[in-house]
Amino acid sequence: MHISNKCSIAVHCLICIHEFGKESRVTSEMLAMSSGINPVTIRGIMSALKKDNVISVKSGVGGAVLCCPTEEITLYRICSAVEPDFLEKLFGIHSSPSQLCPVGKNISAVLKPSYNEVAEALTKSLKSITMAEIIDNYKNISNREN
Amino acid sequence: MHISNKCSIAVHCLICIHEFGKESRVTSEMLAMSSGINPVTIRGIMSALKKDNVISVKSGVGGAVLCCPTEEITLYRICSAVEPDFLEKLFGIHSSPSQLCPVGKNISAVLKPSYNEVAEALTKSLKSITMAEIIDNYKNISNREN
DNA sequence: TACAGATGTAATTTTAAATTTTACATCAAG
DNA sequence: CTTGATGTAAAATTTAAAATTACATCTGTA
Repeated sequence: MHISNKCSIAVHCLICIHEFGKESRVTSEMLAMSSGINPVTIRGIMSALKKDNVISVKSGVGGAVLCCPTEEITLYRICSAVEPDFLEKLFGIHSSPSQLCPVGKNISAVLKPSYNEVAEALTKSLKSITMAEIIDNYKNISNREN
Repeated sequence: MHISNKCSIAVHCLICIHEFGKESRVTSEMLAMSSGINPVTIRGIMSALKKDNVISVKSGVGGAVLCCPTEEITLYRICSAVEPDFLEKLFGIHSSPSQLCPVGKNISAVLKPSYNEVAEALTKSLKSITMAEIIDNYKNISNREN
């Protein structure tokens, strides 16, 4: 089980936008440099965050800014935006069990309620962590270097 | 993010072993038929469960039996057995951020504490679900058909 | 108004990870 | 000592994620 890089990349972008967005225009090209991810993937992620009203991007001239308070941007919101079905994909289920075996026939139905319980716990935890905390964390860590 | 099929396959095998293990010898060949997964993968999973003392397998003649109470077999234990580093892999982090950018340089350290919090919540939830419940669930669902 | 630098997105190619397949050594009951 | 099983390594295949390529569109400015 693993959540794709997209969530981490999105957080990376949001920190950059928060930290550098006031002085300079934060473009997908710049975010690509900073993250080591190609600009098209960055734009896909930005596009998803835009649809969820987390950021807004000036079309034409470019540059992204946050459009809601960092306290309201949870990890859950970010994951949902960039990978809408991440909870369904959390646990893989083998796709072709034997329909002749009573276990094979029912395995998916048997697993789902338990997996849903876990998904709910995960959701709750992801909702409890906000960009406000993460940015605080970033500031502490990066200040320590000076 | 997603947990690989292995956990689901392991649960499938454990249900079969619990339900059919007393009357017949549950072999990897039979589990492969029931799950639709090839016998080598099954044997790999069985091997992992054996190392964790969840099951024991008669070598030579074959056949697996549970060797601990179903209440003590949690989803956490199963996941850890079949995929020891599943918690570290839960969230992917992009691997080559720019070391020249203050965000890039620190992103991994910034993300880790938050991701660990989530991993702990997940762990707790996975520990709360046991094979005893899942087998109950299986019995309810499969009886409904008759 | 045309250009320059940017976003938005589709389609294809590449890469990386997970599974399957193949192969073979080993074990134990009959 | 043969048969049916496990245990495991190595190679091949499949699948999913990311990168690349390509191009339409937008907007401030020369």
